[in-house]
Amino acid sequence: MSAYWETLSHNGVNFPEEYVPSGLTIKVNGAEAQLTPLAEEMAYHLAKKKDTPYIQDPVFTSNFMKDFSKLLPPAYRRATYSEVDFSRFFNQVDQERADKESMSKEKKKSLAAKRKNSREALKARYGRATVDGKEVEIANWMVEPPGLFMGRGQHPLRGSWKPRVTQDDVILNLDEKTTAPAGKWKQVVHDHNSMWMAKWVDKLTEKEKYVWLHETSPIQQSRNMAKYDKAQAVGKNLDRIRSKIEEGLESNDEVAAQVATVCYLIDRLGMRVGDEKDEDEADTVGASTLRVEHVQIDGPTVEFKFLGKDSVPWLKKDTPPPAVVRNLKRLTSGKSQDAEVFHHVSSQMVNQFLSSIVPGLSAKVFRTYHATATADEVLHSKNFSHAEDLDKLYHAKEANLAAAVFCNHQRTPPKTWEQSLEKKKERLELARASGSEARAQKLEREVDFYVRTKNYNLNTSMKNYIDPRVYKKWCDEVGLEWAKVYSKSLQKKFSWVSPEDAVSEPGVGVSPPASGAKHSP
DNA sequence: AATGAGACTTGGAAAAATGTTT
DNA sequence: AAACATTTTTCCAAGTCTCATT
Repeated sequence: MSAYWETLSHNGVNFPEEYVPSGLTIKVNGAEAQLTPLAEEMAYHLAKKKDTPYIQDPVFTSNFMKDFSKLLPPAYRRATYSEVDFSRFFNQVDQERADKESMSKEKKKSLAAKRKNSREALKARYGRATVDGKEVEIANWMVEPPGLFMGRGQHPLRGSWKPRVTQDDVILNLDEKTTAPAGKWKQVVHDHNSMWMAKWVDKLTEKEKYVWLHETSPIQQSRNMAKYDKAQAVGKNLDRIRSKIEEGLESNDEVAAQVATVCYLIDRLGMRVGDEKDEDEADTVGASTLRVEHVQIDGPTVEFKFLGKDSVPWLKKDTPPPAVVRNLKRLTSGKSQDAEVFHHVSSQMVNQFLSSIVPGLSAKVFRTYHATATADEVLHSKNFSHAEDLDKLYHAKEANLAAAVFCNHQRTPPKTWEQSLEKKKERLELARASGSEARAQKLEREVDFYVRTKNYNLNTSMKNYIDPRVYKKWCDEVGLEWAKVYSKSLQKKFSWVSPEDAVSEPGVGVSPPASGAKHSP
């Protein structure tokens, strides 16, 4: 492994402010109980969730109580959630909301400005690093504050207290010549082979948390470009890759056959590979970790139904080649519902197989390649030489939607979705009634798109999957500013594509990346 | 060679910012 | 200019994948 940087200096990380106790108390079975500052902080965080579904979730509240009750006077340490009266905290939160609500416009504005100012001041100190003599932004320079763990889906730890990170939890990464900022750090390292600025271990989940450079930094820029180059290599080699997979499907070697079947699902259905997960995480799966209960074979068609990353429902029907159906039948019959279909396969084996075909190829590259190819295909499915910008823009969104659907980037629609649709329909009817044909057509398309994107999240595909060069090329072809397609932050993220089009911000983020991804030592 | 810790990328929800309608 | 709707950004959880270690 070679170095990412020669010199690296920064001012460490910014820690969130201490909680200021207000002396609020609770009642346990009707009796007053005093709280330690930490217990009060926890109760306050719980109260902040008072009007959300989380607080209705018994696992959430019982996990909360597990951590909270430890801090109560001995007599109350066995208290359950329903025995505790948090109403003073709930009232406090309601009061704060009401105060905020009734604030004058001016007051709100001045408070917002003040927040922004102090944030800017902190950012000036902690938000940038000097890498190889060049100043670059740091992405997440604020340390995560303590709070209730908000795991997705049925995460076993949801509602648990995520403790505060202190300076002596944090390891800094700096060059040898830089003096570490004052105070006692857990450790200061000079790891040129790592991109992180700082890290610590989350005390609740025991997972490593990292502080990274901003996407505009040369290191991230060149890695981002390399990612899409790798995806292009899939396209160039797709026939060869697929014939290797087909060959594997027929193999008498059980391991090879299973690996190949997993690769079919990754390539053709866009599944993630699915690493093994711990007991104390949400139960989600990917291709290699599918269980019998997730696969339904009906003649030549197979239905896959499971919870994927972030507990997002994943549902696809497919009519695979006979070899795949045969393998799936063999691997699901005679097993219990909760048995793994591909009991011989690990994600490492899948990646080892893939990289034996194309060096550096791994499972996730298929999603990048196919999302990009899908968007590209939709973009070029129609001629836009004489269209309006708005038409072009919608077409760009269509391409994005197709990629998001392929990747199964689903969202929970906003609470106001239905009523918003009604309003749109009303406006459409109004336009029709008044005979304004052009406006009616516009609104019709708006309604149609609104309905089709109801359950889809269009940000992730734009940010992580579609090669920005595809949009850049298409925009140039049809004469559309690419700034209309990408938000400011995405323009900056993708400034490696065309520095001249990027939003300019003095000093930071607009220069092209260094030619090599890493320095040679 | 297999395993798991560590490093890096991807992800939806919620907050904040911006745009539109009343 | 308030109220509401939509878009963008932030947050940090949750994946993937490599490499050091045994």
